[in-house]
Amino acid sequence: MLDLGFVRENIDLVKDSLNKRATEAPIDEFADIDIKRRELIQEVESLKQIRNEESSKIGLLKRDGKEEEAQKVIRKMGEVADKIKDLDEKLKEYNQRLEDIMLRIPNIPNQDVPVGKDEEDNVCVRTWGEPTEFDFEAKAHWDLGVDLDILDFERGAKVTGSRFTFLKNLGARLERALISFMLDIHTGEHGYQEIFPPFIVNSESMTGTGQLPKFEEDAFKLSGTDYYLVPTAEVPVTNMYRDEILAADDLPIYHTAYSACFRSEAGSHGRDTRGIIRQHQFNKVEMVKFVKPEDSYDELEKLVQNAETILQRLELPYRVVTLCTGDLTFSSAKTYDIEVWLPSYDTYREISSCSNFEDYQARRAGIKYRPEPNASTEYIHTLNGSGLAIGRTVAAILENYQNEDGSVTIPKALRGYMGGVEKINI
RNA sequence: GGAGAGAUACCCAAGUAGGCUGAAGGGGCGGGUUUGCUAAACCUGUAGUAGGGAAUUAUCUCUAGCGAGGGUUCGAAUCCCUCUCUCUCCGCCA
Repeated sequence: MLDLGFVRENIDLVKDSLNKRATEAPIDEFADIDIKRRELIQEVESLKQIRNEESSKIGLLKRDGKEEEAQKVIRKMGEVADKIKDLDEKLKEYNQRLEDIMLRIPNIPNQDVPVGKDEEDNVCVRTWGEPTEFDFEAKAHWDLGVDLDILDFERGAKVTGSRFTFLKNLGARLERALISFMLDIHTGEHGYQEIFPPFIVNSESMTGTGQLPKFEEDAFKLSGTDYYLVPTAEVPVTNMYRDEILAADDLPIYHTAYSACFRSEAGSHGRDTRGIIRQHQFNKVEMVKFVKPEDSYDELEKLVQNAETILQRLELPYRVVTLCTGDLTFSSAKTYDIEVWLPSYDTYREISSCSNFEDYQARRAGIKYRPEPNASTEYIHTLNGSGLAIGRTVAAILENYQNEDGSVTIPKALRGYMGGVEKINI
């Protein structure tokens, strides 16, 4: 959420940001609602001031035994009370409308985010490694997985539905190995504290990080409850500190968390229907940071490097791109995507997304810190990034490490986590 | 699921015959005095916040706020209702 006063004073800048993002928000209503709301506030608050003053007079009159005079004031105040009740109800409607508008305005992109329409306009920052080349006909991971008996799409579809898959044998083991591998590096080498979060959160948490109210259709809601399956560990982990004032000495806070992630994938019917690139349920190791505002852009660079480290250890070729304004997610001020080389797609595909939300999520979620003792509180900055999406990492390993005989070599860094297995054979 | 108890500021905690209590008292934290330093003692300041208004960058003022949301009332931390969470005991259970 943006600051109310900021939006009021910079309405053109906000509109410009919406244009650059190629998105919409009910911004035209803002000025009208904002003005009417403030008029109402003035009216009702001056009445409340009168009520407060007169009511304490009634108390004094009664204490002095001047019952008749007290009754006179009480009668008069009865009308005022009715009027207040009436205005308060109206004001409540305006407040809710204004809050809804505010919650639907996306973050302002940072100045150095390239302006662009869609992913075509993202800017490549660097590449690492070379796209893998084969001197035989390479298979896609969905064929490799079935042939190796480690992925079972048909039974996934039978037991649940499309975009659900069983992992079997060394495939299941590989999934588990990657989770441990990544968590160990982030905790052991990058200074993150490990968290195992709830996989179900309430609507307040979903609002805090920006999934609600605008993207309700992307989430799985538990029927008859206020609960949602987490679309990413970002939601529970960022909301851990919702409505809290953090000690300045405790910052920065780095958390890393494994979670399953659940996404309805509304609006992406027909995309990535084969394989495990786009599933309703997938695993992810996430990194979340809570930092002082002045440090957040340095922290973003470090965050990306932390994610890159994983790919480098796995020796998977990738590139880093800066998302342009049109491709930027709702809450983010700046995002780097890391894209891994996927031979079956003959291109790079997103495997990590690292974002600086500045104070946007912190304002929504009420996460503050006190810079100096007795100073007033300020919103902290939040960041998060995948480190990495496990399913896509499995796909990348299968495809990039495949051999001519249909076997898949296990990356060296992972063998200790695979019980020494060096190769998955048919 | 059953039976109790509770939720007050950064933390602990007092406060029910509703009325100058937005809240006693501690602790912590900030400032100060004493002191060669530390420790200690004493003095003192501590709703932070959100939203209005006036002024303007120094401030002043109002409204809200005692878990959340309703209700009663001229007036609610205090009375009534609903909900959430925490704790204790019982039952059940991975």
